[in-house]
Amino acid sequence: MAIDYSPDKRLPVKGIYEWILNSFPYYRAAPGGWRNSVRHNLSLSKSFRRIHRDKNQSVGKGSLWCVCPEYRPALLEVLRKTQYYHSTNSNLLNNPALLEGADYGVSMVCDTVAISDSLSQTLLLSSPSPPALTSDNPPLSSNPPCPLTPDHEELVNMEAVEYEEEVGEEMEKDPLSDSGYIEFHYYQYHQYQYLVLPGDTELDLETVEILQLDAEAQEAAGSLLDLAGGGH
DNA sequence: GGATAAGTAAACAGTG
DNA sequence: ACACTGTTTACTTATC
Repeated sequence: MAIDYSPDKRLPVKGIYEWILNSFPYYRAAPGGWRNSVRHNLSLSKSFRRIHRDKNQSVGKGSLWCVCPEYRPALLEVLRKTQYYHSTNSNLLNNPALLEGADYGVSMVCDTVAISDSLSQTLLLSSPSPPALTSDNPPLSSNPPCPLTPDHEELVNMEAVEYEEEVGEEMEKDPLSDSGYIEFHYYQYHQYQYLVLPGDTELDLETVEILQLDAEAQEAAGSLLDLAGGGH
């Protein structure tokens, strides 16, 4: 994923480390063994190919790594099986709607779930109660938020937020967009948790439950980090 | 229960 | 000398 998201479709090991650290906050506090695992997998897996750097390049050491085109479908299949696929901060930052949210003080959780493929819209996923809408707390939508609860009827009635065209354009740039996957972006806005997903996505109850569990897992993970005394 | 894949730890050599 | 990179082996764990 790190390599695929890079502009040149190739990254040094250090670049892969940085992408992981930016995309998966867990690893910021994790022991360093995962770096060894990254290098181990790059060397061992036939899916990755080492590109020797030009001798004229004096910046950094080591080689660049790319994904072998012939193994790319297999890698995407792995993602498909896992049902989970986390995206980069840059992807979120490139999202105009999320940038708009950032202007309102949105703090992004930066987690995504891939399920299907299509255009995008924004849905409200989790809210203990509707936010107070003030001049410095503008609504992202005139539609009332839909709480993420075990009550499936409420979830089926989730309303779309105006969001479609800009995000659809971004999705075409997604290097994994041809994989049959799209990204679900979570981000935090006050006490709400928002979700960006394809416009014509139909969420079945099983998917909704998975998303709810994912949201709860994030909250639980955050609580554990708080207990451990670390910020997240 | 066995085969396989994935994850992790460790050692070691090469390089900047 | 040191840190980083890349390779390899061994072991554990998870999945099929």
